[in-house]
Amino acid sequence: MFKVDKKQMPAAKRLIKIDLSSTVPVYQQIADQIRAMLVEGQFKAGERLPTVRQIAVDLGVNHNTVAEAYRNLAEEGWLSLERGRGAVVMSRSTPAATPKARIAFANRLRDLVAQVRAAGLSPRAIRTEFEEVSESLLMQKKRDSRR
Amino acid sequence: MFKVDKKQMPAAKRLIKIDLSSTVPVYQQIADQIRAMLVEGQFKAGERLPTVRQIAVDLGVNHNTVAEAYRNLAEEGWLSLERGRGAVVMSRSTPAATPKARIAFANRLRDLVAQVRAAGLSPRAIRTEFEEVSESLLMQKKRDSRR
DNA sequence: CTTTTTGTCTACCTTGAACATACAAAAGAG
DNA sequence: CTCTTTTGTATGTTCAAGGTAGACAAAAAG
Repeated sequence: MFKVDKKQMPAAKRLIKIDLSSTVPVYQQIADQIRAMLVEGQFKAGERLPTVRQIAVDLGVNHNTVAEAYRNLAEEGWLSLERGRGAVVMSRSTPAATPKARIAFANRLRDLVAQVRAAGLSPRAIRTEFEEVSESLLMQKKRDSRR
Repeated sequence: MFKVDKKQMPAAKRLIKIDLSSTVPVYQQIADQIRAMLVEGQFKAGERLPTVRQIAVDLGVNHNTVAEAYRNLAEEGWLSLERGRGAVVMSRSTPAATPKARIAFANRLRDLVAQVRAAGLSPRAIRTEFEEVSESLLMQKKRDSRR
């Protein structure tokens, strides 16, 4: 996302990118990537996200598609939506993980690795990426506990 | 997969599991998981995979759905398909990775982590899983170089 | 009070996933 | 060699769901 709009977006964090040729629906791609930013703590509670129409124009999709992504995130408790006001980031406590969630994660991780291995990525490169993500996980932990 | 069929399947490796409620199409779920096994070297070149109809019955889907997965894997060079004969595993050299592939991997990895974080998985649990996958990557490397 | 902003709702269209069924080629039985 | 079985392929159909357009409603802005 997001055109840099002087008063609304202090620093354009990670850009949203969509792949129209993917089988993953666009609204879900959008939701996934915004969720990633939220989990990483790139937005403060109370902050306003860009409007559905702004993002829609940026990505070249219909505003309803973005609205669907927002609605999903709202259902998950990340956002508060009200017409006329926009999308506000909520403070959300993560629930306890179920054992199934962990197994599902393991499987999806293995599939992902298999796919990129098949695309030619070396084990070395994959491990490097793991380490970087692990790093950022540690950073988050620190920042969280400082609150 | 795969019912244990005495002469065809020496050891039923990893089972295929599909999630009908997922937005990811079933044929792709199947392809992803078989590809994972192929990348991990769980099948030897020349070995025959179960028939489309066997897997279809096991999973409770139409055989054409499995055939679509097989066709995808064949296009990627993993399998050789011929009617009457079945699906034979080919020896496939992985291509060189493009820079884009690595970036795409980084993004997808972050999305995945964000999703499971949101589902309550702790950073600790995530890192543990990373380490396990890293381990298995090392094992593969060893085995590959022994050839 | 009027206009603008912003999310929501309804209706529609299109795509493609999944399926049922018939077909064709290779292998196997005799 | 012929018939049957096995196995992937091709064709046509159905239906859910993603995406869109456009109207609507509530809050804010002026």
